[in-house]
Amino acid sequence: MRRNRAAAFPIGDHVLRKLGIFVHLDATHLAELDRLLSETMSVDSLHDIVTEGESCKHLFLLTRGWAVRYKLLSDGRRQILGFIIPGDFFGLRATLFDVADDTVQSLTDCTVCRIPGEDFVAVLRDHPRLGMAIVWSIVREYSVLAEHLVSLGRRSALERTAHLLMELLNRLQLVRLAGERDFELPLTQEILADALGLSIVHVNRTLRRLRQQGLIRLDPQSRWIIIDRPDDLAEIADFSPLYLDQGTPPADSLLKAIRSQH
Amino acid sequence: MRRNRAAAFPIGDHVLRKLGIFVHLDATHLAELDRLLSETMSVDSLHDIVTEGESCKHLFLLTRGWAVRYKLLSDGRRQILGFIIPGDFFGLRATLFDVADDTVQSLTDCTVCRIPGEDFVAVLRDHPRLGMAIVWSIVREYSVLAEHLVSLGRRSALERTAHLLMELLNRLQLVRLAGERDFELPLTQEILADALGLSIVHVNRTLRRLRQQGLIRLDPQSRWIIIDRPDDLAEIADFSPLYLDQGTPPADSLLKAIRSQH
DNA sequence: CGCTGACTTGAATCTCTTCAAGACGTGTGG
DNA sequence: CCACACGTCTTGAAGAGATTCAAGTCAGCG
Repeated sequence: MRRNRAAAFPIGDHVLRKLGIFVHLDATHLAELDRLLSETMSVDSLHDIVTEGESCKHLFLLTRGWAVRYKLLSDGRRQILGFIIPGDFFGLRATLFDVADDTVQSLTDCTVCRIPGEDFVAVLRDHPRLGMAIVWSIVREYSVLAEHLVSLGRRSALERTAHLLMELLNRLQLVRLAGERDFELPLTQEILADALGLSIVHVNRTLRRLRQQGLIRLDPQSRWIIIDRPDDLAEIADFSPLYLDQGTPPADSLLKAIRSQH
Repeated sequence: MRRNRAAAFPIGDHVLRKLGIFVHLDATHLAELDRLLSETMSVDSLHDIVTEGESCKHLFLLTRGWAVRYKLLSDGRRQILGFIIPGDFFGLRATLFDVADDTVQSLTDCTVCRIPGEDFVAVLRDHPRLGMAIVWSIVREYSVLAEHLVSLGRRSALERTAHLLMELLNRLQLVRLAGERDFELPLTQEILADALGLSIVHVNRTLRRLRQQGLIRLDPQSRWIIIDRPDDLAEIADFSPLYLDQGTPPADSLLKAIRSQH
């Protein structure tokens, strides 16, 4: 891990765009965010950033690259809980409890901002709107996890795979890392298998079915995916983007109550 | 739903016991908790308390009975996300976003306390220790969900079933609703199937295997379960109670930072 | 040029589901 | 009080879906 003090504003438009959906952020908030995110780090691929069972006193924001959150069984089986993409925070629960209950690993070269836990609490106190925007971003993760659980419990391999691809398309579009129907997908079939609760072989066959039905095109070399018929893919997956909450503002009454703390 | 103002303190020892693990609660906190939980409701079984897609401005605390949190696919398949037992809060995300993303349904006759969202925010402001105890209780739910996801993705039917039974044993023991190795389990095999991502028939066969191996005894009439060999059951399930965080205090530094808001 | 990691495919096997039918206990109306 | 319906549990048999094992392809890289 290489660390460096950032001279320029360390994050791209995408994070601002994402937080801005939740509440309007003014110049004061931007300045505060700038200060909060001043410590950036580069992380090589396949590095553990947070390790299950270890202490962690920082909240992180991923600004470049992909990471996964996963848990291991004692015999080595792995289940990926979710993918972390630019604009996503991680490490809050670990910070609250002083111990992580899952491992976060980089899949590609990444850039992350590290926010000391105390600083985050201070932001919640001094800039409640900004703090709430960050909390919103984190709480949404729960919904993604719940939908993932539904996939593993009640969707077939085909439906499940289709659902994951639609989820990623939607989440990546929010931070402008996906076009109308294509994006970079830096995942091996092994990683997909660990996320989907399937064997590698079956992921391979499932992707082939999606390909043969003309729903998607994949280039394993460039790691690029084109979703030719997103509507059909969504129908197979029983996918509805509502759970991603990508446009929902918080309850007015709550915002007011929070603001009055100030 | 029948509503009534509670004359006496509405909650049993179990909730206090659970919150008290997190931080020491003094007389002021207890009085405040008493005020906060003054509105209790009785709910018949099989009632929706929170409905997916509908607005909800209240945080709830279950004090008696069992409930489930679930999601439906459009063709009627159901996945249960988790079980709610006495001492568990629910409805926070719905309150934050003003819309629920899953349904909470009572499985038995229940008693719940309803906390207006604004009151909860006020508690966070005026009694941060108590507020944090409640937040801790809610955040823990994320870990339970994650472990459930691991079960569905990477554990066999036998392992998964064993894991759920061990989880319930541990959680119920915390609120004194389970003995050393037995508790009331008011769940049909259909409900277990929807939680475990299995068919009813296979749940039946799986429970039979656990019974035949002398690991558990079940009485379908009285809805009582005896776990004869919890250690062996835990080994089959690769169960470690750590993720339930039933004894972990919060990070000191954070508590201090939170207290300084006051 | 041969190694490595990732992708691909076939065949055998196993897990879990589906369909179908029967048993048991409980509650209900004739 | 009995007959009947209903919900739940139970079991067998057939079949679909996913895994495992094994082998082979392909691109990138030292």
